[in-house]
Amino acid sequence: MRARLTASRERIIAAALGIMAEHGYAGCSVAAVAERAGLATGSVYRHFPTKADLFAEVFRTASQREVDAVARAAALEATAAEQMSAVVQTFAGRALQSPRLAYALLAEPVDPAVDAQRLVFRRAYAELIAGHVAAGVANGELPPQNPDLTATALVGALAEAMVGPLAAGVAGPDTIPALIAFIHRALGVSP
Amino acid sequence: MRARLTASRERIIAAALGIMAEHGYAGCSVAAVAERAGLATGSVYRHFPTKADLFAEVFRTASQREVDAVARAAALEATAAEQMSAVVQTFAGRALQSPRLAYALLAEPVDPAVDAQRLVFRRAYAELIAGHVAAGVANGELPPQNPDLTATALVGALAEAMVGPLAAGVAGPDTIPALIAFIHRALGVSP
DNA sequence: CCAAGGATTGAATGCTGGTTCAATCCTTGC
DNA sequence: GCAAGGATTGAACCAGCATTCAATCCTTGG
Repeated sequence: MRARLTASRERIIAAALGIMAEHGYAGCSVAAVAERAGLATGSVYRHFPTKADLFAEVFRTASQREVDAVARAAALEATAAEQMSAVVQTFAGRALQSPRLAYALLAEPVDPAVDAQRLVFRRAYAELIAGHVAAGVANGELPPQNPDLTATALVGALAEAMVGPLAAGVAGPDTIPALIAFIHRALGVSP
Repeated sequence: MRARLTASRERIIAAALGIMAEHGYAGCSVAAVAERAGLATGSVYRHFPTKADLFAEVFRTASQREVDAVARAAALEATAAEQMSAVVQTFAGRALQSPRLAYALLAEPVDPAVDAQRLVFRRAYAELIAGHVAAGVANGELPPQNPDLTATALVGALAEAMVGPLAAGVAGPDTIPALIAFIHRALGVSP
């Protein structure tokens, strides 16, 4: 029974994620999520007090997965320059793999309560990047700078640069290398 | 009569802008806009077919004003580095002057049809910046790069870096200089 | 096998806020 | 001064969708 409960909860989240990946947040009525999860509309409310709470958790889960993937990729590299290359490759590569989902997570209009979750998500990226930048500055690989501001600006640059390609569904083959070059310059990586 | 008509239209737009500057897009019900403009709710629909159309125009007007101000400031400068300093100073300065409005124009959740207008707005900034970057590359001040990608990424960086300060209502005194330094590095301005 | 307590159902409810429209009021050209 | 045509009004309407809840169905401990 306990197991069935948790399973339902998982199924709801998975269903919501699936619909987001196919039709965006716009397609995520509570009824649609319930149907895909295989239960009645009202049952969703046994697991989540409101729709916003449900999607806050959906965003949290999906975002954490992304941040983790990026963090893991960056951790394999030694220099700040390589770490940031890995961040861009992973972030952009995964986004282009599931463009609809990436758009929903990054930029699609959503309930303000869910939007707040998005700030947390971006903040997590910024902190991850800030850590690598701070280390690079500390060991002299990068010039002195405010790691937090640099990281915040880079997150914005990354997100903005992806919105066009995500809307179009594909990126030109040189988008990612060009973005890496931009970011290396912005960090002050010596050429 | 014709004059009265145009005047009403202007008053509606001004009222919408005023409410946005005070309470954000969230506070902009059609009824509230009509009341502040001094006419009945229904009369708004003599001037705009839908609320989304009204706000698309409001966004267009306000955004154009911002882009023009930035363009004017940049045009006074000679080098790409100085032009970009002027862009940041003007953009950030104006945003911090009317933080609520800036937040609404940049980031607040809005109707998708209005959101589309936002893309146009960001595109306008990107094109403005891309022009200066391309000129800088052409005359050797800046290293070779894709001016459009650089410009898009810079717009994202600028916007993201402003969201925190806008939410807080103020920016630390070194935010703008630090942002200028970041952007100079990103462009490859030689130190 | 049975009753109690909780889970599930899905149609009905309710709210919010954009949109409409019949009645009324002005303006204008004659 | 007056009729016609358009502007204005604002209360009523409506759609969409989150949320609720009384009825029903399972699970489970005895």
